[in-house]
Amino acid sequence: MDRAQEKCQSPSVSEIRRERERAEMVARIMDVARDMFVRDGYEAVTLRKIAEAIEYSPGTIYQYFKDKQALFMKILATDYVDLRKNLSECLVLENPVEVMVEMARRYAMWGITHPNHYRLLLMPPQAWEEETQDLRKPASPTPEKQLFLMLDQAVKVAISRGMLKEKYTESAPVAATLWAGIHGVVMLEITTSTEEFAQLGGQDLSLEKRLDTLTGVFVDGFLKEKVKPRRRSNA
Amino acid sequence: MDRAQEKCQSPSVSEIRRERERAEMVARIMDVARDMFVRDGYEAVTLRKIAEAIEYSPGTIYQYFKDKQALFMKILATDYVDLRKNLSECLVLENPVEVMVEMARRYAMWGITHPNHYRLLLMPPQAWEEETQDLRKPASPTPEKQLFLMLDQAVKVAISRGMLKEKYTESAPVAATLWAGIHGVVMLEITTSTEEFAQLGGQDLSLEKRLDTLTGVFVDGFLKEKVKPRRRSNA
DNA sequence: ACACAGTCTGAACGTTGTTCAGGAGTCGAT
DNA sequence: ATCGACTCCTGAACAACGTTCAGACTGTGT
Repeated sequence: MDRAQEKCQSPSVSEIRRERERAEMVARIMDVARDMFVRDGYEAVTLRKIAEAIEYSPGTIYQYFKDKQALFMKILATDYVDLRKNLSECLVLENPVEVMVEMARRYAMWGITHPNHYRLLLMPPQAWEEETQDLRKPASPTPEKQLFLMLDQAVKVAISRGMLKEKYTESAPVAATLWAGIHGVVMLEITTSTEEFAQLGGQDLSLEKRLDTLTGVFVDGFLKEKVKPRRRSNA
Repeated sequence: MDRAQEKCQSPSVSEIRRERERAEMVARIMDVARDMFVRDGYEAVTLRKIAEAIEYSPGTIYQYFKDKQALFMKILATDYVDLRKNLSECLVLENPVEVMVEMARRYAMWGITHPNHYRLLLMPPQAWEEETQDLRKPASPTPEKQLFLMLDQAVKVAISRGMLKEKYTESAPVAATLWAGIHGVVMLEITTSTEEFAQLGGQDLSLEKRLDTLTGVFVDGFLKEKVKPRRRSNA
């Protein structure tokens, strides 16, 4: 259903203009909708409200997106590219431990600044299972899995350098545990009103503290004693 | 709005019968609805379907529950009592480490066998925030927080016995980290189709493996070296 | 000038949660 | 036995949702 080269001819002047206007319209809808989704969450955002915000009739949106879910998934996919790029920058660090710590920090920050995106990326309403896969499969594995594979890669490096305790010979369980830990911290930060825990008798339960504790215990738990103090270039 | 002692008289025979029938009706609705919620999830369950299942008209349900959300929260609260009781049994164990490990195991099992309950208990649609609190506040802290306090209690015991590394002087961050880790494992098990990870080159990524890895790294990371091997009665 | 393709509208459909006037039955008192 | 009061239940209705579609409108290419 490509709009461009449907009839095997070079596009005329006005054709490329329409194409551009179409892209602008798509961008406009996505921008407006993104703000609403991030602020109010998926269910609270109405197609009629979006239509009102862009000053068009509800039906118009369906000319640019299959349905509400497709619109949201498109926004999700776009923003997810940022996260992936953001995280992949960590891979240049020499020390795989630093890679993991920095990735955890960035991942957590992204999740907390995009709570509704995070929510729906990692916790889609279970009715979506099939359709989200349609949207995910083509773009290689799966968003979550890509993150997992990044972590897995760092863990593999750490194993090959003999930094992990001997009992950890497989990378996948270690990576899965790291991911679950970060995921749990982010989820709890997003879902539970944090001030609930503040009244724990003056103990520090800030997000930073919890992330530090998590990464600390992972470092202590997975790494050999000797490599625990931070070292720069290890190659 | 209590039905019973509204008029300050001793209830007559037929009044207590109606009271009982009312309770039976409530139980019947909850039983039917619970099955549907557990199987299909919150959004997929329709009040009209529930009404059809109990062979009444949709409006009838509103005589027993304020609305759909109240019905679900009531079911949630009921089932949550089971979890709490289940977990509190762990507190009788002598060794606080065993307490934490066993609690983690039971918690994870409950979450995985009640995925939709778990989902909505710890990840309510954000529009609920206010109303869920209305339903939670009266029953002392909060469901999640109660679990957290159980963990915190075990951690406090461990600290007082000098089992944790010296740097962990506060119980709350440790308990929060433990909880986040378990929560993450459960979440990922519930939300991501597990078989996605199975193709990791024959590595074991079963739920048991991930739970073992998690508890293992927590034991290694939080505990002093000397107390790591399992000991029975430590008192 | 004409036909055609793309764009937008506004009404409509089917579902959803929820409300409400009213019918039907039951209980206690007269 | 009869009457009022009370509770229960129904079925239609309402508003709002996502979604569809026939048709008006606009501009382009011939």
